[in-house]
Amino acid sequence: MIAVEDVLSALADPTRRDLLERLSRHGRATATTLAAELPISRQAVVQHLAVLDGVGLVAAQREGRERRFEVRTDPLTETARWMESLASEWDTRLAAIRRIAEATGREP
Amino acid sequence: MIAVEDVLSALADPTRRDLLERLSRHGRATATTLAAELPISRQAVVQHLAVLDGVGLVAAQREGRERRFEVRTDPLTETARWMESLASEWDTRLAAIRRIAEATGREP
DNA sequence: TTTAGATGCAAGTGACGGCTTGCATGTTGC
DNA sequence: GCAACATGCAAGCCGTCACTTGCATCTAAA
Repeated sequence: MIAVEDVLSALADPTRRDLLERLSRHGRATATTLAAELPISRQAVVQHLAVLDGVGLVAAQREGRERRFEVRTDPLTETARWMESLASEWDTRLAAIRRIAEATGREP
Repeated sequence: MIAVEDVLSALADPTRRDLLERLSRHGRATATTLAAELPISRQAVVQHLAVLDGVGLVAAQREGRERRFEVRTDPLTETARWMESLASEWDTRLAAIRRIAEATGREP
């Protein structure tokens, strides 16, 4: 199961979104390769990838002496669904409250 | 227009999600009221509400000496759609890359 | 007008997050 | 084995963020 809350904070960082975007283009890439096309150090990229891996947004696989990452979209769609259900839930709640307010008379 | 990126960081904070949840139940509430049922100060709540207001997740209206907030779901659904389109975009990209890889021969 | 309740404004503290640097460890190919 | 390249590990710097506290301001109602 994916922790939707953690996906949100993982996506909140612009550099991590950039990394995901680049990964989606490359298909698969190493931290070193990604760092080469960014203004930050390799270690910074490694740490970001660790966060993304932690929430399942990327997956790594060893290939000889290198470690390749690729994007996983499942957490994205799952989080999107979570947000939609939240929105509809709140909408129905608000509708109910407004209905009661009109029946009772305006709020003080 | 809503800045989807900012909605993400606004939602990344647990306390802000809690506030939204409570607001969706109350319908409308003041910062003081919300602070009363939370373990943090009123000012902390005010600052969180300011962030949420900044991204359109809540809206405020004056009523005499108090200021009532209510939830707005538009940024939520919009962000959800954004995430879904991202996911499908990445999926098609990855599919294309895999197709090419199989046609060309496995990657080195 | 007076006073209590609800906000608004500001400066300050503490912790966490993003980045860096330096060095150790593996792995490939000559 | 050895040199070169890709990682892994760890400590430290620094800014931002969540939260607090103290005080000024404003509004409602007696």
